[in-house]
Amino acid sequence: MQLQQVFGKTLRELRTSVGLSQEALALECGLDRTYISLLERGLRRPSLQTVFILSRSVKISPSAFVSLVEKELSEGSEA
Amino acid sequence: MQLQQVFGKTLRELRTSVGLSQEALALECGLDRTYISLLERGLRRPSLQTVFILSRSVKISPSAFVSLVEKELSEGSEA
DNA sequence: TATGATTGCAGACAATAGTCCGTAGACTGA
DNA sequence: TCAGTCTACGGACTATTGTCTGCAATCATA
Repeated sequence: MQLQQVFGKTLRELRTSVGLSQEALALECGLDRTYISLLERGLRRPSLQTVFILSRSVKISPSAFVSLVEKELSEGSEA
Repeated sequence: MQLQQVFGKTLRELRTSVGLSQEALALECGLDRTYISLLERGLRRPSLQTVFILSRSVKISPSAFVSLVEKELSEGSEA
């Protein structure tokens, strides 16, 4: 699994856990709704800036967000 | 201080601490030499992908890298 | 059936990440 | 003084992020 796919999956989990729709999240962080959709489907790689912005809205620190992605990546790559 | 500036400063510290020149780092992670320079001077905002790639070469986990940036950002914004 | 809320998706687009070329200045050691 | 290393910096360029608009599909509920 690629980085952007893991990121997307993680973002979706965080977003739903905080009870926001894609559109609500987009509004909160000033991003486009369709872009959130692209991110969650693993079709875009966010900038670090975007990760920081998204983190605020899903109530997690950027480093914790990245840590989740990191773990999922290493788990997925296990033999 | 903006995110990209803090990121650049942190990257420079990590790079020098691991004893690499900008060019050596660039070679190691398959990025352009001038781009490393741009990043360190806070003139570019890396993608998350790029942060992951850089992290490997400076011997730190991506989340730890981001955590450093995060701390420096919050310290700088203290009243 | 209809209506609203949510998401997928496509295409065109503006903005910026990242590359590649070259030059110049500062510094160190032979 | 000279050569080598390192970094700043410029311009032109390609690749990708992120925006905007609109339409279709699904699901829940009235």
